[in-house]
Amino acid sequence: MKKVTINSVASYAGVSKKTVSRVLNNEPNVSDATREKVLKVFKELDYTPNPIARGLAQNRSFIIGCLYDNPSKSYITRVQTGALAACHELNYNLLIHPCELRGEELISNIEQLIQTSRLDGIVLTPPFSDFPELVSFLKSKKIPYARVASAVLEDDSISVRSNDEQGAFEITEHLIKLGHKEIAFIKGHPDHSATEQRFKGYRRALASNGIEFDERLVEEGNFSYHSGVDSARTILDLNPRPTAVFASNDYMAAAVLKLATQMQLRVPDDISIAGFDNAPIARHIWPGLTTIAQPVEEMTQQAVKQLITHIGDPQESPYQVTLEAKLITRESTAAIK
Amino acid sequence: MKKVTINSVASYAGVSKKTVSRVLNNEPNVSDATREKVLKVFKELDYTPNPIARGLAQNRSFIIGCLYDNPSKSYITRVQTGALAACHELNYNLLIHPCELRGEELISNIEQLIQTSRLDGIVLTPPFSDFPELVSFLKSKKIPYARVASAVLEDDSISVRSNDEQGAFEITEHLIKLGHKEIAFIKGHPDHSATEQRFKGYRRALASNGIEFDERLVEEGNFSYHSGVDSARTILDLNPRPTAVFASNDYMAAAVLKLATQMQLRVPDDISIAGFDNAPIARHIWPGLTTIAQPVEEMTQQAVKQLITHIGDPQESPYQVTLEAKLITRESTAAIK
DNA sequence: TGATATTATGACACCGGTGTCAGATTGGGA
DNA sequence: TCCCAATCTGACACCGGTGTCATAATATCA
Repeated sequence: MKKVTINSVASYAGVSKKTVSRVLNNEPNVSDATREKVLKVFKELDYTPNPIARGLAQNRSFIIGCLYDNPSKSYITRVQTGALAACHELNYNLLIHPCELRGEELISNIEQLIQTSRLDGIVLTPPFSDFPELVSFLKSKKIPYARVASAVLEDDSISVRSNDEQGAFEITEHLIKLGHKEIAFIKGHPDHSATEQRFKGYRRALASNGIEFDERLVEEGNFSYHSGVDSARTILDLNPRPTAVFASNDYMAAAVLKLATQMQLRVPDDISIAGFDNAPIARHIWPGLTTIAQPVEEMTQQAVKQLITHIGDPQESPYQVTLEAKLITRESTAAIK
Repeated sequence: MKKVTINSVASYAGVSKKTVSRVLNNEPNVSDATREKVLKVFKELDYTPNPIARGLAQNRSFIIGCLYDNPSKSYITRVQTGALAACHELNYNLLIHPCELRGEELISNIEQLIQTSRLDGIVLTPPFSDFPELVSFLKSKKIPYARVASAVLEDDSISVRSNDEQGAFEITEHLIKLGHKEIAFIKGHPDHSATEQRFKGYRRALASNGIEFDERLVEEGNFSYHSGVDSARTILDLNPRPTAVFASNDYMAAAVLKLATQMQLRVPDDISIAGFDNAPIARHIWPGLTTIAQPVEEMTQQAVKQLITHIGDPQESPYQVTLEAKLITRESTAAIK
């Protein structure tokens, strides 16, 4: 199996390699006859251009970096799926880079990543999407970036999100419509902007239904299953016990469910439980969790597509979209008895 | 911020770029004085060699591809974690490539991946690790590869595994020691070699404890939660009902637990349940699942390290390791009453 | 038909490294 | 002190593409 390079194609087709390059890149100023001749040789020789050589010549790597620091494996894989779909479509590669938001030297870690791997752009997923130090660092270094699920929509950056506040509003209202008035809330990790958004939605639903907000019903979690257990312990020991619990994600909701079950409480008869994210666990436990589904793959795919487009054509103005989140009702919530 | 290339370093240090290259690659035949002088300039100019240029010159990409087709997100992220650790250490990049084993044109899909991304090597994770068509294709194309968690140890390939058969043996014996004699078994996906291994371990434990194997207690699953539900339905309806169920992975075990709970069975009082893999769900449900923990990150890391070493020095003989799996007992199994 | 505008094509340098090989320098032994 | 081997070093081509620019071919118009 001999190597097929642009030179072999050129000599085989009887044209210069520059012309071959033109055909490769769909450049104008190639006659139809020549173009077809070259395309035929591509097929005959089964030619695939070498992205490394191309990268060297154009000073690009065709690699997008994807940053995440997220306890949810399913969220991560969904992000990856969306990012890969976009990369695949546009002939880019994806470099995944898990790292810690609060780890030491985050910025220099990222800087080194960019230096050594020569990334063409970066996708920021929560909690990085709204981390000001990182965003302004990328901006100052003029590294193209896109933000997934960020709360703040800046004017000048690519950002694709779904409406966390609205989702939280809807699920809270769902509980209220079922007759619940004492609805406990477990917050997420303070570094994630979604935490604040979901809390806002919860409060707005209470307010718009004339239910007074009760601070004692709010617990601080951090999105981890473990933090859910701690919060659940406090909430379930309250007297009177709330009739419903809305946890900011499904892992914490699963923890509430576990503890409730251990305490011989029947869900949803004795207490309703709602989560957020529609993680696999939401349907792997019994009863299944009522939750909010976000289009994570779709968000990431759009963000990466925009990012790559922007890299290829920087004056293209960045765009910002908000996608819909959707209420999914399962067995863990029911009308109050 | 000006670009720092090997040329800038060379002229700044007053040597030829070839000498700089020698220092970069730790080649011999550079005097200590020269070497230090160049190293100092590296620091001063904050020079990072361009992997793309290096790749072009050496006809390498410094990219390892990681193939997977696995329903378990946690398994995937663990694989990625291990692979990334190895890549990071050896200055390689990781290209993740989810794809379907039984998808159409798998081979040509992989071939295209290798062609277009110029992978230097491939890590195969289950179920690819033991997929003969793919392995022999890679061998014929002389693409270096390493296999993670494969059942078959060929002589001439890198392979790191853990002992599935032994793990299944131990967990079955654990149930037997608790007094169980009717132990149902749910098989995994037939494409995964682990499926056969775990079944073997189950049967060996029965045999070595003088318990007759009963075919009616065996159900065909496919590692998915959903298949677990189906298998559980059949098993739990058996009369007499088995006193324990050993599912080939934790998702299926969780499904058994869910159905048992729905049927008002108490776990472990009425029935014991065991899983395999120690997936997060094993401790996210109540009662927590007794299961087998495998060193997935460690396996993958070792495999990738070996692979990269082999790429750099092909006559280095490939090595094969089997790591230990470990029994983890939680609340889902108990002595028979 | 000739002059000019437009399109098509190729020669050549270049991207930032590495491989080859020749020549310069150093060191050790006679 | 001289010679030869061992050690250093650099010139130059090359990896496989792309950018620039000059020139060749063709089209347009008067």
